[in-house]
Amino acid sequence: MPELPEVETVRRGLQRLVVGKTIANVNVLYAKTILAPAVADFCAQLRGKKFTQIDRRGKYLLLRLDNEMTIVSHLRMEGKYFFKPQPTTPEKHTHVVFQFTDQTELHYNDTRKFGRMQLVQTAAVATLPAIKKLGVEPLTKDFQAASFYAGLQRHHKAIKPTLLDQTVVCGLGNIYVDEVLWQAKINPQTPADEITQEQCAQLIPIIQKELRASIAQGGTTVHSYKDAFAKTGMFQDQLKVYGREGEPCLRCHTPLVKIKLAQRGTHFCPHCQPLKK
DNA sequence: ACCTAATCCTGCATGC
DNA sequence: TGCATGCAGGATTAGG
Repeated sequence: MPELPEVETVRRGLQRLVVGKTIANVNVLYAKTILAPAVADFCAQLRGKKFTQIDRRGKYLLLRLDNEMTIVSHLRMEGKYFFKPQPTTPEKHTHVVFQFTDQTELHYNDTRKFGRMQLVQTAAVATLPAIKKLGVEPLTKDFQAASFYAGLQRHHKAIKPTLLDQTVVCGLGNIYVDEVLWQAKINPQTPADEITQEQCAQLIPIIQKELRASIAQGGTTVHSYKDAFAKTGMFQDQLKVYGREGEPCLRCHTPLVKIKLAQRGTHFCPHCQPLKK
């Protein structure tokens, strides 16, 4: 499931592989992947346009074109971009094919069909509700303890779903939230507004170090994640709690537990991460 | 305005 | 072996 490190890895791959290429034609094989505009308009407006830059905001990829337009793309659970050096028959779960004028192709493949992309004016990207609600980018200097603490103070729900909802800080998903809360020894059920300033100050470098380490490893492949080179990540070997229920905590050897919290599988150590009070 | 639950999808694991 | 069931989950939407 792509989170910030995986999306960033894909971004870097696409930046190398498709920037400078001109779109000759677009084929949409599963219409629901395209949120807007209508599929025919999506294809027509892209024809003849060139990719100029690939950006990222949270878990969204922003594929910039030379006509002041941007494809806003979210991979959700299993979305993948595969670069093809020559014309290639679409694979089973390929839903969108970008054909370039140099005969290379970019295939969007998504087994569960959850991913979505839309073509919008670049100036309008920031006004999209999904983009507008995004909190601070965790790998920037704007991610500071004081504002992080203030953001958490506004939420009464548990810290885990608060970190998942993207409004306080963006880019974290189910895997990395479990990992950073284990590292910070914070119980995932702790109300967000009970997280102390000290814990906020501890969490920031933990989150940044975790995300940077994962990016350095090409991300985490738990189910099917692959980057634009069709390479899996390596960071899954570094996970301390996710998917390790029943196995001993690497700090205290207490068996790790898995619970359901806000509809999400949640892994933690009941000894290292006690629920206070 | 808040929280929870349902929704979208497919592949895989499990159970009978 | 085959079929039914359950589970995984990011973001949106519906319902309480």
